[in-house]
Amino acid sequence: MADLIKLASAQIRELMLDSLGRLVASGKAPSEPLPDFRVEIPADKSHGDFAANTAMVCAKIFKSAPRKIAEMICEEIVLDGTYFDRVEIAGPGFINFFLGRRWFSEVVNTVITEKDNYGKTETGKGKKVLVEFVSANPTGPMHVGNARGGAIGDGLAEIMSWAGYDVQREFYVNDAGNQIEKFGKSLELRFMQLCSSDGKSIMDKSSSDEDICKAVYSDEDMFPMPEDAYRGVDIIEHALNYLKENGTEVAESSVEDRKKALVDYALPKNIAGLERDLKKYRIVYDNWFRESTLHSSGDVMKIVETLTEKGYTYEQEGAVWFKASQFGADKDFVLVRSNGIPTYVVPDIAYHYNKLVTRGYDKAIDILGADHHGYVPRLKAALTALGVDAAKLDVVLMQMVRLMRNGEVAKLSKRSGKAITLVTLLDEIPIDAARFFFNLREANSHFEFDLDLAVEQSSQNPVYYVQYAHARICSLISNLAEQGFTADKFSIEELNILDKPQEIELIRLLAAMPGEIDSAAKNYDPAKITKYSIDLATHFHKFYDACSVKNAETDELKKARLVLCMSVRQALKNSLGILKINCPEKM
RNA sequence: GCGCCUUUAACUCAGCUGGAUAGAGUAACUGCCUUCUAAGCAGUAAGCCAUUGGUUCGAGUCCAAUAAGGCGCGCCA
Repeated sequence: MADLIKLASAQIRELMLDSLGRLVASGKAPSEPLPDFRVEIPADKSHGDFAANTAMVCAKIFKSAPRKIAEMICEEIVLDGTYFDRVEIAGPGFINFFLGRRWFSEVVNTVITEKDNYGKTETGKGKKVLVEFVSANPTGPMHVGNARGGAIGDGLAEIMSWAGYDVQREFYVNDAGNQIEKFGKSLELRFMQLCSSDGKSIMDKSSSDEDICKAVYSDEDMFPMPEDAYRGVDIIEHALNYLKENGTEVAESSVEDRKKALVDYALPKNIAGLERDLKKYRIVYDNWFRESTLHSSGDVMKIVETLTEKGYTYEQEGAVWFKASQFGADKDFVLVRSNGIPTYVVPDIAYHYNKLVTRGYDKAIDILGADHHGYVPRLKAALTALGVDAAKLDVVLMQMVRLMRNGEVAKLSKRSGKAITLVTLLDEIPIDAARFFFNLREANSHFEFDLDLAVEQSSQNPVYYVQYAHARICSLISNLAEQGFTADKFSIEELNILDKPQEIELIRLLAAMPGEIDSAAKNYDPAKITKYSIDLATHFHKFYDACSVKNAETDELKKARLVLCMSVRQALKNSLGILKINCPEKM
């Protein structure tokens, strides 16, 4: 798990502290506590591989010009035994360091030896993280927002795992509460519609189930549905299937019994459907956590009781309110309605309490749509009131996905039944493209999804660009192998021959992978990895064009370049693997 | 009215905790296949980083105000 960039910059830090120490000891520098300086990678390569701003931040204390301080420091620097072979003072007083050849060879060697583990770090070692994402209502199909959440959540979970965290993926199943009530009501209505004389005549006339559903769905006058009902075709399908399997017997029972029978029939099917569809999207959860378990265990009501015991609730107009404004939220909110039924927030509080306290996760990460942002401070306020460190809950807010068709906005409408679902989306565009595309931008940016472009499998889609780089390397390696040329064994010294700018840049980028993983994990931003893979592909293509492997001037160079190609293939495979995107060997 | 997010090239977006001359991809234009995959590469052109103040050695980056757009603010979830 070596991070050569980290190692090199740690060396610089040490060199700086040593030099400053000697300056202080010899009385050339004041013995005051030194300000913190930074070692960074300059954008312009002529400024060296690393730069330290030590001299600049010391200007005040030294009461001297940064460049003068830099000269004093540089006189004390001893580079022997480090990765560097040159130091330079430049600009306003930067101290620039230039890497020696050995570092580059070690990078390539590290990628090869660490193989499928190259890029992993130990940043999160010993920390348990729970990533909850999608958590779509089991009352209907998943929409495009869920598709984005799925790609981001799954990518993030994988990244956290690569950064050394102990990660679990979880889907919170809302199998209780008001939306299930509405689900039952809608199913019941559709069922009774089918049992009515109009429904029966449609069933007699129609040849297929699809026709029946369409006819019932489109006949708004004959089968009016209340405003708040779920109006998707899938509801009719469930009712129809129930009817076919169980007959009309339940029509004679009470409305409540009918609702229960239909929910018990349809809900497991829906949940299984979610699992199946997400699996197709290459998402497999460690745990499907059911909201209903929080109700049956009494955890939900215990939240209200505990908050009340602590004196954080009050009654108003028959409802129980939580004094959220005392804990940083914008306003108080209702926990228990005047009808005695808790609002949706209470099970959510219980759920997060369960994550952080009962199950003891160090971090709970939720991927939520940005329309939930107002709810986050409330949830955190409740956790704080319960004595839980609310900072352990991090929420990644996703801005809305805007679907574009023919240059116009195609509005999402879950209830109209006309929404583009996750499933239909994946029928239209390759899964590789979807997963890559949804991770192209950070979660917090408004996302414009051009359906026409995504549907058309054109080379404009950057995922092809990256996959193409991988396929090119594979074909190159196998071509050479056919000629009996391989590089299964090599020494680090043999790689020192790589010194073309394109080779150097490529290696620099290989070295950056562990840092990219850490950065993506820290910022909860999987888009950094897609960008990294594009960057890697770009630099490989440049190298490919400028440096022939097959026709290298010498066999030594040919071998070194082949090793470089092998390491790039590995890094590409690892970064696309994090996003669960395939690496074709031929295209 | 209050709160959150966004505003960088014609379009879609990067720019990590402030650092040296602002970066990609599309689209436009010009070149490069008798040589490892041209789904590629090289080059040209394109920007008052929304506006105005402030903080400091130094601001696209931090702070304040303004403008435009998106989203929230329910005894819905």
